Formats: sequence, structure tokens, C-alpha cells
Amino acid sequence: MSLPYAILTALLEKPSSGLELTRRFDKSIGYFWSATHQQIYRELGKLEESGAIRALPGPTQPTRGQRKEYEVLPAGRDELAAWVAKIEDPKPIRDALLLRLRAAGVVGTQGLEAEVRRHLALHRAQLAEYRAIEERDFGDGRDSEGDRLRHLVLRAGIDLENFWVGWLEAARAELADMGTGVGTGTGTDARTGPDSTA
Amino acid sequence: MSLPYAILTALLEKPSSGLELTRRFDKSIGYFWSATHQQIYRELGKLEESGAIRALPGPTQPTRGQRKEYEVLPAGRDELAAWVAKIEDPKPIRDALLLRLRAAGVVGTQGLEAEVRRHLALHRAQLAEYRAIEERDFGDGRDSEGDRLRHLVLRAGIDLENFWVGWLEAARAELADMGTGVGTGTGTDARTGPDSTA
DNA sequence: TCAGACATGTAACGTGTTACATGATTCT
DNA sequence: AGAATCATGTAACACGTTACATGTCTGA
Repeated sequence: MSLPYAILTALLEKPSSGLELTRRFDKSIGYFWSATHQQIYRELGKLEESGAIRALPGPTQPTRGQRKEYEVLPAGRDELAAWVAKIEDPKPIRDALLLRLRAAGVVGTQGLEAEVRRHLALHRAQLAEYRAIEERDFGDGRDSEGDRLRHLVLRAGIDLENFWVGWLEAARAELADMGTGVGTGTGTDARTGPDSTA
Repeated sequence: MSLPYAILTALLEKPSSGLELTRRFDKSIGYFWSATHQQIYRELGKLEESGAIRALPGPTQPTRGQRKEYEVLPAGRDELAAWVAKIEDPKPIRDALLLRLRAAGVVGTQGLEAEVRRHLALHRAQLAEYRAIEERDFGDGRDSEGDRLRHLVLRAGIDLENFWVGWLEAARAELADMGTGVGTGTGTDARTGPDSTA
């Protein structure tokens, strides 16, 4: 639902070929909406057909193995602007690790602490990376409107990673506290109590 | 990838029919891994075929329109326990609103502030709901291992919503600050500067 | 008996993922 | 000419979403 708009944004920032886009999605925009090259090519095809973008005229168009650069057309820009203002509810959280914690409440925490530790390290690394980018790109004084918005987005990334680091530390402490978590779940099985806990 | 495990967890907590599961996914587990009834029936079919769960013997099995309750078999419990300990990297952030902020840096912020306000209200409401659940289910002293883990998961939900509320307030302030954001993007278009900003 | 709720299921489609196929360009 | 890299593309499948179809049970 959002991928075409991510691509339009990227192309407006700088006209690119499919492979270039793919590389740019590995950092930058991809931090918040990742995509593989297959998705990108598929979507570029649709966008071109719908008249939102067009391929820049190259020497020839045999289209296989040949680099093909795209730029956004006015129609594409309009669609993007409309999407920015569109009413669209936030999606609920969808996180496998939280689910695993919950499952551990039923089948036991065996092996979970190691995973929590691993995730903690990964999130710390991501946090450091974001902070480095912030330092590099927004280290000094204020900048243009576009820059302020990009900084705001980066702040969201930083704060989110920050949340994970904090929460994972608490989770690790809790798991350590619960002993080595041997056995198949200490809690009363098949409990009949309230289920609405979250 | 995670849905079957979400279902196994739910069934271990309490054997249920497909529709009951669907209702329980609208709260509880669904706060962290939502699913529609079609997904659930599809997955129940697969799980039954693979021997992870079985239908409790009812009066008859004409299987259409007839309530069918499932319970987890030992094989299913083992699979779930294995999944809890499995090495599986966290998925990168995937959030449309962040993408829209980024797009606004290119095509202008027209209409965005209203959306930000709307999301802010939604996140505040969700936060209040989580806090109410926490008060109700974990208001008093300490509890069993399973309860402690569920509380931890709920804390993640609360902290996440808390993050969103804070960030959205900052975003709203920034957008207000930028003026009414008329026009098609104040920033320099087609900028050639660094793209790695996030 | 009819309406409404309960309950399970099909069909079709869009998006995301993985594996593989093919052609062009550059360097040795 | 061969290998490596650049570049675009196909195919198949898993998962999620939407719309619709079908059957059962309960109470007015």
C-alpha cells in the first residue's frame, strides 16, 4: 500500500534506476520501509504504466540488462501529495518477539534469554548507527524545511530503538530473575481467568 | 510466519473454536499480532493436518456451520517451545506515517498536520486502554511466572504508545511551526546532497 | 417460520519473499 | 575469451485482506 509512494519520494529526491533505488532502500528510506529489488522493479513497471513516472530517454530501449533511469511526472507528484494528507489509521503493533514472550508464559522460557540478549545487541547497534547519522547530517544548526522533516523521522527511529533497548534490558532482567526457566511452564496451565491481559 | 504460533499460544491458554479465537484476537494476543477469521480458519486447517492440534470430538462432524473446538497436541506444544528459543532477527520498522513525513519534505506538508493530530488522539486512546488493563490485571502485588511475562508484554505496548504520543506531539509542533505549509514543498527540489539521512 | 446471531468456509487479489534466469559492461 | 559486476527481469509461493457463500441454532 505504501511502497509506490516510497518509490515516488525516492525518485523525487533523485531520479534513479531500479538498482540504484534498491541500494538506496538499503539505507535511507529503507530504514522505515524496506523493499527487495523484485518488489521495486514490479512497482516501477506499474508506476510507469499508470503514467506516474517515465523512463528517461536512453540511447536505445532493448530493456534487458540495460540501465533504465526513471523520473517522476506531475501526475505522480500529485498522487504523492494526496497520499500525504490521506486519512489512514495506524497499523497495530506486529512483533514476533512480544509474541514469543507471551508464548513463553505458557511453554516455558527455555532459550529465550539468549534471544533477548541477541536482540538487545542488534538494537544497540542500530541505535548507534542512527545517532551517527544524526551527528553527521544534523550535527550543526538549523536547516531547510525538508531537512527538519527528515530529522524528525530520524528522531522517531532513534526513540524507537531507545525504547527497545530499555525494554529488552527489563525483559532480560526479568528472565534472569525467573531462574533458568527449566520445565514446561510454571504457570497454572489451562487457566480460566481473564484473558484480556494483552 | 508467526500466526500459527500465536494460535497455538491462544489455544494452550484456552481451547477454543475458530470464532472464539477470532474474538480473542480482537483483544489480548491480537494487540501484538492481529488476524482476521479467514486467516485463522486457514491456519487451523493447516495445524490440524500437520498434527499440531486436533478437533475435540463433538456430537457429529458435518463440519459446516457446526462449532468445532480445537486443542493443542504435544507435537504442537513442542513446536511452540522450539519457536520461543529460535534465532530470528527483529524486523525493521515499517511505518507509513514516517514515510509520509518524509514525503512531505519533498511535496509539502499540506494536510499532514490534521493527520498527525488524528493519530495522536488514536494513540492516546490506545495508551489509556492499555493502562486500564494494567490497572485491572496487574494493579495489586506480584503474580505467577506467566503473569509476569504477560505484564512485561503489556509494558511494551504501553511504552510504545507512550513513544508515539511524545513523538507525534513533537511532530505536530514542528508542523505548526513551519507555517501552514502551503505550496508544493519549500525545500530545494532535486537536491544533490547526501541521501543517507534516514 | 422468519430474523438474527452464530459459525465455518471459498474465492480472488495485493503485497512480500525466495530462487532463479538473462543480458550488458568492464577488466584482466 | 573468461570472470566479475552491473542491471533487469520471471516464476512460484507465503501471507494478509476483502468480499462473499453456506449452514446451524435460538428466540420472537
